[in-house]
Amino acid sequence: MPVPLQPLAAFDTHDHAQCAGGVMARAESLVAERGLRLTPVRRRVLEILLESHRALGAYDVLDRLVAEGFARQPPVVYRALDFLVENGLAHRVRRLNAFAACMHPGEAHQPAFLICRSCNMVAEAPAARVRAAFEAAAAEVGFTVERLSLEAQGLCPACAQGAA
Amino acid sequence: MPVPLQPLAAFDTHDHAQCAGGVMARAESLVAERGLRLTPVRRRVLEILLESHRALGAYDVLDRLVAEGFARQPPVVYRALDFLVENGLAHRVRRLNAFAACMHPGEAHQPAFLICRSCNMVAEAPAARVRAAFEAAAAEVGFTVERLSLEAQGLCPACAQGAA
DNA sequence: TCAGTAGTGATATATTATAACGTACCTCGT
DNA sequence: ACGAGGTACGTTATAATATATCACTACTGA
Repeated sequence: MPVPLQPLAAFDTHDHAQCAGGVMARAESLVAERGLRLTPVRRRVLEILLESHRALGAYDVLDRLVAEGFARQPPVVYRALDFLVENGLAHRVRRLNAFAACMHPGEAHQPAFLICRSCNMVAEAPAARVRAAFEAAAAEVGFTVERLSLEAQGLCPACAQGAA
Repeated sequence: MPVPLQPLAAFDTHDHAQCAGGVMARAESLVAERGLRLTPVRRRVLEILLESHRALGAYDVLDRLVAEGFARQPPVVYRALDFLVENGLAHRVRRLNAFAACMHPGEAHQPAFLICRSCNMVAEAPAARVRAAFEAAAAEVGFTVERLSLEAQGLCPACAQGAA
């Protein structure tokens, strides 16, 4: 029985080991279901991304891998990140040129991101209505939407509190 | 009397010289009003962006400048682009790591972009409702939105037609 | 006239991302 | 067992995007 998902756990204090562990477990079963291979590098990259609710640059991840004995080879980390993104286990945050673990893999979603400019936390917000509004706007001019990037930069509740 | 703005001129056939000229004229008066300086490099960069409804990489713009006798200095083009973006005369398209002229400078708007993956055209769609939906979603979790990136990749009407 | 500010010129370098090619290993059909 | 085809990885090199820094110029306003 999977741990129930807290929406927006990122911005709430929570048992992060349990949070990350739950996501990892779900990632494992997804990969198994689909006949994909969560190889050591891929698994390790996902674990690294899951350590915090922050987006990491590819080279930040690479540095971590190097510290663990892997060779410093950008293609290795980019391939792992591409795999994770393509299979919905991680997201690319374009505004930051960075990557974040997906906190609810398996649920179909191209989320909207909330990026705190103060603490750098990244949360996935439910984007169904934003998507719908965007697609309506696009449809009005005959544009067919295939992929969306929806990213907001601002202040998370805690940092807004602190700033005020 | 300014040329009336066609929403989404990008995807319609139109008199582009008039379209670009009108935007340029509006840019000029905006800059004058605000006491900013549209220096030669800045003006030229804006003109280059206005030549098509496509986003250009900083180095694409730089290549154009070099062809016209400027030295190949990335900072020059980035400074010009930063100026244009900060003052609402151009937009940064994060998905493409590229820049596009703003087609209605002066009107307060952080637009939503429609990027055709086939012909590479970029249009600015009215984003008021998308913004509102996004901000509502953010507000629900206490997040304060400061800046939004709203970008869709897909097919413009003409390319969708061709593909079908 | 002189200090302050904004802009540019120039060199160097940082950061992010991919091309290209070879090797290892798995797996499936025979 | 064996080889064909596929997937992933190892490795080198390089492409593409972006910024730091410092010197110099030109305008701006007291």
